[in-house]
Amino acid sequence: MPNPPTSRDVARLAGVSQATVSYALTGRGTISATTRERVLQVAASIGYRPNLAARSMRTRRTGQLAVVTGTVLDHQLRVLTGAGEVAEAAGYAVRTHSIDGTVEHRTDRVRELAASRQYEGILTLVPVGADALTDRAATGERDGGTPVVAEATFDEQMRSLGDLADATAVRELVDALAAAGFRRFAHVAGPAQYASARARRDVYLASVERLAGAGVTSLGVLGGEWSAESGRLAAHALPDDAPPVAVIAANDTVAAGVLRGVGERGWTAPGDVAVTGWDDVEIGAHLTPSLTTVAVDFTEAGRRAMHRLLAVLRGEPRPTTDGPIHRVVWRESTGGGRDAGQRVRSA
Amino acid sequence: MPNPPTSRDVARLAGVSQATVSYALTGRGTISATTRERVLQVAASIGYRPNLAARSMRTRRTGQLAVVTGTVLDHQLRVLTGAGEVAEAAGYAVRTHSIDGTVEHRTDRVRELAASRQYEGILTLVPVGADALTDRAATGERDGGTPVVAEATFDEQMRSLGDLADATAVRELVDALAAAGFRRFAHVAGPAQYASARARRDVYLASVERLAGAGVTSLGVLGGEWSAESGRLAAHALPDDAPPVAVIAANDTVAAGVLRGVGERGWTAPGDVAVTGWDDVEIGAHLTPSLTTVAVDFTEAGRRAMHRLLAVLRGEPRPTTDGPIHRVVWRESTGGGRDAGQRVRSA
DNA sequence: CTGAAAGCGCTTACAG
DNA sequence: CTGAAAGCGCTTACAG
Repeated sequence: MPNPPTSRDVARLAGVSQATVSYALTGRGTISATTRERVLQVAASIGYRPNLAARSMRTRRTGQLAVVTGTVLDHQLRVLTGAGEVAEAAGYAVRTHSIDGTVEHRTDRVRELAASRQYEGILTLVPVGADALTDRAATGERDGGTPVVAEATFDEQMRSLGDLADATAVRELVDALAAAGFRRFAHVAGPAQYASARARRDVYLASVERLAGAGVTSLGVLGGEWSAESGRLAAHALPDDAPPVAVIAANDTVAAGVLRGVGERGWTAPGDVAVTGWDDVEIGAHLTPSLTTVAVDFTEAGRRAMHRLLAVLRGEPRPTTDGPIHRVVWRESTGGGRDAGQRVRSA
Repeated sequence: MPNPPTSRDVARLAGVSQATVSYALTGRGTISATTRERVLQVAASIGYRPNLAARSMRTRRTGQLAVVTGTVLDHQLRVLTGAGEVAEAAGYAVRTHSIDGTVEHRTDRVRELAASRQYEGILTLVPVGADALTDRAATGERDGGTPVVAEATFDEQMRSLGDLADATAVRELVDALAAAGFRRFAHVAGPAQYASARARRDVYLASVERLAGAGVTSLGVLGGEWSAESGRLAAHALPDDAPPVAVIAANDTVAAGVLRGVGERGWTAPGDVAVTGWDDVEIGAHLTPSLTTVAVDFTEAGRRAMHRLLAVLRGEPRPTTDGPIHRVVWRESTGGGRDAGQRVRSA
């Protein structure tokens, strides 16, 4: 098998210099349209593909970005897809690194990746220590190192940042259920190291607090894991006289556990306990009762997160956000439609 | 910021030539232990990292592998993790490409990736046309192109290949349910383009056929998608006099839909309809009834698939398989334990 | 056991 | 608008 064609081969065949070939391909330099046309045609005809390693060495750019995932949350595959799509469109190659373990371990590993000089930027979908991030300055300013941006995190004012940490839908859930007659609420939270989990808890607490005047109270924040078992145990931890109560679960898996626990206690859902989830996993729509949840456009979240990393790389300010990627989906576990609780309570 | 140190800097500081530095780092060449020690120490002290692009250009190897994923099956994130782990240990960098759409489109895209000369090998987790694969020769022989290996596929004798296409657990499900008294079975299949779906269907049909003498019959193969709705519709498509019937669903999501449909028809599970899933998604254990399923070690499947690709790259024969990565988990949807159906039928 | 030298395939000032 | 030439940072025969 002969060696793959090089730009030198293209140059020879097109009767031009290697520099001209480079100009034709990269769009840099000044070159006549006819010459470019000819070069491109010759390149295509012999199946020329630029050697990326050679280009990288010369330009002193790796053209590589890293995305850090874990194995805990399956939806990260879709976030990764969105991020990869945007990176590719911007001319970057994306490598994935799966990192699990403690926050400390993850933080160390991300630091190593940043120190490897192998990447021009790093996007992490798993929580790491804030000091490993370079995304904190909203201005997009950079020190010398490899920029590290987290999909979900908090800024200096402790406002949640990143679309997956947008928990405003929790307020919509609480408000609607309160309007439907619920006065007692509980929250089954996710792990506090996740910005998204903290944001949902914070918005839950704020929403309930805001309705205190209307007689709304919280039975507390339970759970602390992304697991169904955590939800089941939370249901068992509710006081006997809790019903009627509305339980806001951190995600669908937790909510499924709550539903199971509710059944085990001899309660009915949504009659005694209304339950909401988050993520809109497909099975949720086919549970009995079907699960009210918050649908999330994970792919779009990945796209936006990558746009934020690219903005840092270019020294541009953080892109303005494009509207919510969340949508509340009302189903049977809260009594059906948006006016759900109403029907439930009067039943 | 000064430029990152090069092997030339290391050489100068260690008082040796650049060649010696290279020998010390790569382990190639002949070099005294003391010299190697000194070079390594100097390299570490100044934080030297070899420029991978330069190395790649010189060795004419990209050191890159591609893994092709889709967005349809979330568990691919774990397969990807296992594959990446093994690739990294073998000194390769892994890039992920997410490809959805029709089989034809996916096949074309994989062909493009193979033609890009950017990768030394490609592992696809999504189904592509068999003619895009180079894995068909069990001998590991190669033509000149970039090897493309599929996680799940069929060999020349149409035997399923790849651990996720191992459907032998279906026979265990059918046998146990038959032993427990079930005589009527149905299968809700996944998309036929997936080797795993075809394998489960084939083993289902063979298992039922094998028990025909014992009066076991199949009410047919329904469905054809990895969706809960497909399962729900399949439940509705069963004849009114189907119960008692055991339904083998292609995966847990489909099974959840079957359970929902069974409820909608006024049947009970497992009393009227026993249901099994596949994948052991976390929610399954918390459904009511909790779902009997097949637990799959997806990360291990990824490791093994990557080992197969590496074997092709090295011209070695396909690695011998290391035992099953599947395990049947009996739960309430079949009546509980392995003797489940028995208790169900006598109830 | 070690060093001097060539060259992988690009891009980019620079000169014309 | 185009070409000749240098050089990015490695590895690898080859010579000693």
